[in-house]
Amino acid sequence: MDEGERVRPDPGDEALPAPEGILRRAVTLADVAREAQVGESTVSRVLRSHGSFSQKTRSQVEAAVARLGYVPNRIAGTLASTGSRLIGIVIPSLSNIVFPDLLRGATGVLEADGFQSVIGVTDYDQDREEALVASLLSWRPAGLLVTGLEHNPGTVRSLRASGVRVVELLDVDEPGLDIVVGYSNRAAGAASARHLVGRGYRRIAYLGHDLSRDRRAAKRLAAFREALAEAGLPLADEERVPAPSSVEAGRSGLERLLARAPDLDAVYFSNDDMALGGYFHCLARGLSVPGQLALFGYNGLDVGRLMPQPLATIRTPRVEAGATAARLVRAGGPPEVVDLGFELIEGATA
Amino acid sequence: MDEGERVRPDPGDEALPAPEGILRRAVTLADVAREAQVGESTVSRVLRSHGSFSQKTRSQVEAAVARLGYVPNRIAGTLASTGSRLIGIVIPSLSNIVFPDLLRGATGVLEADGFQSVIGVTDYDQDREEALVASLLSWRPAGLLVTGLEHNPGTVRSLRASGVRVVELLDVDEPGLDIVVGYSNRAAGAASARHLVGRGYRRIAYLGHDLSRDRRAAKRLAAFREALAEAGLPLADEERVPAPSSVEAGRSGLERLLARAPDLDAVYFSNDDMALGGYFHCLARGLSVPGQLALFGYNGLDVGRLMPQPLATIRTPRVEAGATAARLVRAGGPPEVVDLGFELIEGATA
DNA sequence: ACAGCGGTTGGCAGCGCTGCCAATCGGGTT
DNA sequence: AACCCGATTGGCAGCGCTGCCAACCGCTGT
Repeated sequence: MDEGERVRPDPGDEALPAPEGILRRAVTLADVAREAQVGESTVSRVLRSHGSFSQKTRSQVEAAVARLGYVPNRIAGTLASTGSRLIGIVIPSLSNIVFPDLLRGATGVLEADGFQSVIGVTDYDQDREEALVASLLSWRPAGLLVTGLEHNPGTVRSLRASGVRVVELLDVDEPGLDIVVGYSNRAAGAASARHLVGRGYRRIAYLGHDLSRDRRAAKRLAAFREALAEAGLPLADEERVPAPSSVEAGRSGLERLLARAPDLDAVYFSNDDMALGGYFHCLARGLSVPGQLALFGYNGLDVGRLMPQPLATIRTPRVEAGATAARLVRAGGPPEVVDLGFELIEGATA
Repeated sequence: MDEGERVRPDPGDEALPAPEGILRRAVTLADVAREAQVGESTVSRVLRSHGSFSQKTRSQVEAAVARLGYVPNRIAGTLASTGSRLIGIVIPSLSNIVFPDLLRGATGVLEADGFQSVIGVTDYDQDREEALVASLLSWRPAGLLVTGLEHNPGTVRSLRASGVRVVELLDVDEPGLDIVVGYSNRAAGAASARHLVGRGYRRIAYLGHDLSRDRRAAKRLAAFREALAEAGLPLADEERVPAPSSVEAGRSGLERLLARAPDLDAVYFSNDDMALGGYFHCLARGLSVPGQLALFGYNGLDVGRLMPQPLATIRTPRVEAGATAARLVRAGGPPEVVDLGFELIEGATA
């Protein structure tokens, strides 16, 4: 299919659509009404397929629209009506594939329903989040998707005061403001610990990234530690790379961790990116996995499934969470918590 | 205080911050003006720090804003003024980290300047792109960032007619509509071929994804093939996975390719994800890299740099491209082409 | 005392579209 | 023939904010 034809170098511009003056007034609904010989409200009704009008009117209007190249102005439409067909989405980062996945799930549903997504990236900074939320609210969105359950008091205040529907994502371990869609990070951390313990590992360490900003990772670790304690085990060691999670941090972090504690038998990583880095370190050093060292991640990224030995991890339904949130944010129901659960993938690294 | 004010279905609750009723009328600029005992235009001026006003007025207004919890309505503001502080961004996918990287570069710059990004995902479908562009234009954005140089005639028409600034991204191999920011995919493909040839590889195959949709990957391959031809070499073999690029496709694709042509000495992948999958296949099969098989990718993802043997690839400045585009889309200059170039990373797999 | 001035301020007409309401149209009824 | 009813249609008042312009204020200079 080579439909992808190019229509570029177009020196001779179109005949009808007015001389290329950037100053020319944009075509408005009134222009279309005049051209189609009908009233403005009729044009509006036809374009939105709302209310009643004859088939004849419809064609007149459509012809006029095509002739003038009319593009509705949703800014004006939104101001005049109520709902805005805009959904604000606030995520902490775009570097970790988890959030693009979330976006993917959400935009898929939203675009299908004629909604547009306005995004904001907080960089895991709650003050930035507060500013972004305020900024997004000024567009009077039909709803807002935000990541996590922890927010500044100011953020909560604006969210509450705005009256817009809010969906908080990827965590269900605390009470939410309105709708909550995600899975339990605490349960995931605990399940990971029990799995490792069940497999017989005893000297288990943690390798994570900057948890002061990533509260969900912090919850996983807390629950992981508690579950180990229940099994009578301590967390053998702990290494935190003071940076966002990355393959790099996982690789260099594991090197440091092992230099300090060579007798570990398993490492729990803050997520799959980190774990992949750790796996690469093992490969590079010739450490057998899981014989000499077992690895356990979090998120269930595709890449983990395809490593020579599939990564032991927990698959989180991120895309589904985005899609579910997109669906619920426009629903009229009462506040609710949707726990999508997660799946422990045994893999071959632990 | 009923000085001939607006008549609205306001159930008589004029208490200050109003009881948490979702139905209560939103606070408007007029409310702030009344509260601050000044005119509406004065409030507007203060809030935008535009025009002149006394320090005393400023504090009165700020106090009123805080007291009422006023959130400006940018929909109304945009309609009344001209520019919209919204930038539309159209990308083909969110599954390939390349596009989140692009978004990251763009949103970083835009948010710092008080702009908001509205995104659309085409899923590599030019009809969807056309619909998205039309939809985004209806928000009267201050500018549009789109990926690639190939568009439907209809897309080009709306873009032209809209008069908004457009930046086309990630490719500079064809003429653009307005501003173009990216790098030459053709040059990258050719450089990759010359590198492999220079290293002495002779039986070089290609392993790619669905090129009918990804025109940039198709250009790289075309140039790669031409460069091989210049060196008097044919493309030894070619495998196309009829799906989007992924680690999975790279791994399974390489398996098929090698089953068919076991005597290859190098494989050029459509990108790093594919190459990583290929690398995993080699590891799993115990094939020595690059001894038995050399691998070459495209994009220069972090993960490639951290593999036990760094991946030979081409690093593309994606984040910079997004940032540059975000900067230029609001500039008033003439159309231009910004070629950010790329960097060949020798790595250790080829 | 009066015109002149820069700094402030308020009034108000839109921006382009939608929602409401009244007017009109075309038959079908009695 | 008078009347009724649902389907269509147009007019127009806003939606909340900005831009323009006239008005005002307190001083200066003459």
